[in-house]
Amino acid sequence: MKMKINNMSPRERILATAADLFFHQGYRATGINEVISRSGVAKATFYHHFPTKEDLCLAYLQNRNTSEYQAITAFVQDKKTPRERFLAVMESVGPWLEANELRGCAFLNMVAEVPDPRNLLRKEGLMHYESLRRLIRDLAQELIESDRERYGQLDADRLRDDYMVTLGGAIAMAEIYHDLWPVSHGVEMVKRLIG
Amino acid sequence: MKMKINNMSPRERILATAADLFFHQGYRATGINEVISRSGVAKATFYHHFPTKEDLCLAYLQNRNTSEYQAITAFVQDKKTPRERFLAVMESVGPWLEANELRGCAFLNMVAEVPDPRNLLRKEGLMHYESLRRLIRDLAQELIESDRERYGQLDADRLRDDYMVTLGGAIAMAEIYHDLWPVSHGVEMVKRLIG
DNA sequence: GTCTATAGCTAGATAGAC
DNA sequence: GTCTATCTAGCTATAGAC
Repeated sequence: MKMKINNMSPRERILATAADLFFHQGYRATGINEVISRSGVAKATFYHHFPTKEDLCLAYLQNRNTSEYQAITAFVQDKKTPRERFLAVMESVGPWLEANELRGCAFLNMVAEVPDPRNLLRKEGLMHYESLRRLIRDLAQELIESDRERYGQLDADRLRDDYMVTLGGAIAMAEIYHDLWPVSHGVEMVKRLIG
Repeated sequence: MKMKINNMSPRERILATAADLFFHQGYRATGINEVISRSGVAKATFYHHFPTKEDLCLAYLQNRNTSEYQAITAFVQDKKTPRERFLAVMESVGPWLEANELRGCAFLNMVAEVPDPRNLLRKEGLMHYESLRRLIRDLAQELIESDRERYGQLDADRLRDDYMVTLGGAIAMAEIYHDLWPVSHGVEMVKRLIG
């Protein structure tokens, strides 16, 4: 998405630029100097806001975590029935990947670049998927309670973890294949999970 | 795994060192100079064998593609029944990830570092998953034909793609969580796929 | 906040002598 | 094949004047 670099504060310009470059080029492939020159701030201004590259990256991931979660919950809450809401998470993946030029998941990509599990950048990815996992668990619970006759035999925890593996696989395979077939297939799989 | 750097040819030493560093640190995080010093070859020797860093990485990925495919087919063919062989691919993931310190899949990690879909390094990852996909399709077909009464209603193509999404999700989520729960869950999912 | 200048290091890659 | 020396470019980060 194109940003209006004008009338943004220096900090916002830096973050918008970094978000674009880190996501599309990768974290290590992106130099601080490129972020600085493209965001149109002075070097000292940059280091005033973000003492290290990792600080900048962490802020980027936190922003993305918030915005993606808000987008997905908004998408879900637009649906009318518990069943539609349950399916909505998986159904949001295709349009979301297309909007990102099939670059995949920012958090999965970051984890691939940061091997150390104790690293803060990785923890942001963990939090991202944990919040999705909680959301899916809630939607599963809502679905089951909405129609005991139809969904009473389902288990919310199992459904949640089935969903997470399917969701992660659809995203990861779409990145490998640079194609949406795994996502379409993932939607079918999630539908079959609830009959 | 620890390598015996002795009595290996310079080219082999370079490749063994690069495989270790690229996999555990990442491609961009690893410098040519580190590969050179740790493999104990002269700089000119290195560039004699691998004109660019990308050439070295491609050779690493090709080696890995071959060795991983051989390992998994050996694991599969050790099993006695079509059903065990079908499940074996997914069941091999846990031990394999543990042996790799839960660093995940080299090809998924590489794709995360190389955004351009036309890049040769990415294509090696695509070939890796395509060969797995063919293997799984064959095992699904063998399973169905082995017991028409029990598995006759299953579709080999659908089963294959269900399997691929489940497999990819188990690996990707295990990397995010740095934990094997998604893999154990993936095994259960694959078992449920065939009843 | 801005600007320039630059430190100190490492990157990938080459050259020349042996 | 080995050795050292070196190139250019880029990196993260800092300093000092305004």
